[in-house]
Amino acid sequence: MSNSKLYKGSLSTIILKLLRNEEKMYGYEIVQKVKELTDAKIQLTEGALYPTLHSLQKSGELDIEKQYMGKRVRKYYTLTEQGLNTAEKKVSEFAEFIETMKFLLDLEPRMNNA
Amino acid sequence: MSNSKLYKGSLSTIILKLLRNEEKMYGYEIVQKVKELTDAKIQLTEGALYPTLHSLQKSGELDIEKQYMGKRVRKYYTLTEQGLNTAEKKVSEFAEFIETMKFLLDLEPRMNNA
DNA sequence: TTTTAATACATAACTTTCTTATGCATAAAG
DNA sequence: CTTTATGCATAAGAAAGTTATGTATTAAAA
Repeated sequence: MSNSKLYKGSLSTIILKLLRNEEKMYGYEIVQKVKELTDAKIQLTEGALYPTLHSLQKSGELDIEKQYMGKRVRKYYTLTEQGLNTAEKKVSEFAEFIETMKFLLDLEPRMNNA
Repeated sequence: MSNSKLYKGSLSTIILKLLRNEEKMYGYEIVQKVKELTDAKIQLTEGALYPTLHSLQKSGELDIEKQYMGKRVRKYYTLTEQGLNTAEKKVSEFAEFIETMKFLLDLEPRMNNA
């Protein structure tokens, strides 16, 4: 039933990029934001999102900070300095991949001659 | 040692697209062609390529035709009619994914308002 | 002419990275 | 009250790659 077609490998890039813009987000918010920004073309699944957030935190890309809204908890994530570097790197790697694929798939007239 | 960073899900799209251009290719040739076209930025692994070719053939996207060069065999693949449709579909899906991601990752100024 | 590199296929084991299916709990809305 | 939204989480499985091998033929190089 999922219509997302999220190419595998792009999720952590998306998360890191959003956190570079927003400074501080919690999981559920990320899902909503991506849905909103992409006109629901990309709908993150929580089953992928939460484990990815955990592993990004464990590997030092993200810091976590709990906030209690009454009894309900929100876990806000922020980029570490390492996470900021990784974000830049991943985004530019993805950009290069896109350019390569655009050429390979004839999606635009050739422009870039190395 | 692999520097490829092939986002998962894109391999079959690449194969089908190449076969839409070239009419007829064999596995090893596909690897070389992709390497050449992308300045070695994308290097397909045979461990992924051959099983994918087999599964595309089994699902009716590709026809196969053996050709013997002396004693060495080459397995030429061609698109079926179904494969041609799938190729178009996959390429345009990928194109849409690219546009969505470019916006999400701030890779270009916004232009498309739905 | 023997050794190495290139050509050409293949598969098994493993890893990464998602999806699907659940589950729990609180809060708001109907 | 019962449904919907918010907010987290994890387990099981599928998908799609990488890595590591393996075999065999042919061309090039030493």
